[in-house]
Amino acid sequence: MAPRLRLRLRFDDGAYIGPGKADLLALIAETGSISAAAARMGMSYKRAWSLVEVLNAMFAAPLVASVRGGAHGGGAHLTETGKAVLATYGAMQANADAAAATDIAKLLALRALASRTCGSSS
Amino acid sequence: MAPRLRLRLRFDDGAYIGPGKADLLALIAETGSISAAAARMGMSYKRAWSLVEVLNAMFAAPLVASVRGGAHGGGAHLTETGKAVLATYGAMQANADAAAATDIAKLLALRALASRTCGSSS
DNA sequence: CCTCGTTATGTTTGGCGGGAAATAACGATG
DNA sequence: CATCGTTATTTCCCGCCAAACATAACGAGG
Repeated sequence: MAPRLRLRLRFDDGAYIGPGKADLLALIAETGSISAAAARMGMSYKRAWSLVEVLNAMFAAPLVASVRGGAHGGGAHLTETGKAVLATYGAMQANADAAAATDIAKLLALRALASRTCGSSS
Repeated sequence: MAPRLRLRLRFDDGAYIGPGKADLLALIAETGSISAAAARMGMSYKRAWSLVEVLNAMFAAPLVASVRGGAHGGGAHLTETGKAVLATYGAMQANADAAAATDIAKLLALRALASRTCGSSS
């Protein structure tokens, strides 16, 4: 099942990183291109680029390094910082999801009662 | 410091519960009124009410029971299901936050380097 | 030097979510 | 039966985000 717990980490200055930016980072790492990653996520290039701009500005060093022009027009790849952020975000998500599993199950149960509406009243 | 990790739990049908709805539930429980809770959160009554409507529809039973008219005009309170959802969400948040603490610290460190301009690479 | 694909950036437009305000329903209480 | 404060619901309007479109810069390589 798709990852159901979505995490957004908010920093004290209002900047935040969430699933959208994390997925974008992962796709940039995979495709080596901002435009290709944007296409994969079904978003416009401009939006993807603006997210990259924000990401690059909110950490100590840029997360994405891009090259303009050249053999195939250019490309983009993750810096060491970018890889570290992506990996850490993934780990955080996994850890949080595991820790919340029982509570998620409880909430799911509170919801599931609805589907049972057949015949048996409470 | 304010809780920095925000959780949004997405169900398979697209419905979700996040910090906003959870806070609203808590304030309704505390104030006994939708309008008072809305005022506390700095949102319009209409928005609060629509959130309550969504919350009531997305679980097996309504989370908020409201009374119209009467001595003081009416009011609202959490049902047993509502209390359970609120408590479980709070527990989930606490558990997830604890589990993610070390990763959060890592990300914070990746950000803080900006202030420290420290040269030592990994 | 021309092509090509990508990054980088500006401008415009449209949709839609939310806010504000107005209104109705409601029911204990005096 | 008038009052009162809250819930419930509609309508209108505006601001903002983002999509769409347009364009420039860039640089390896044929």
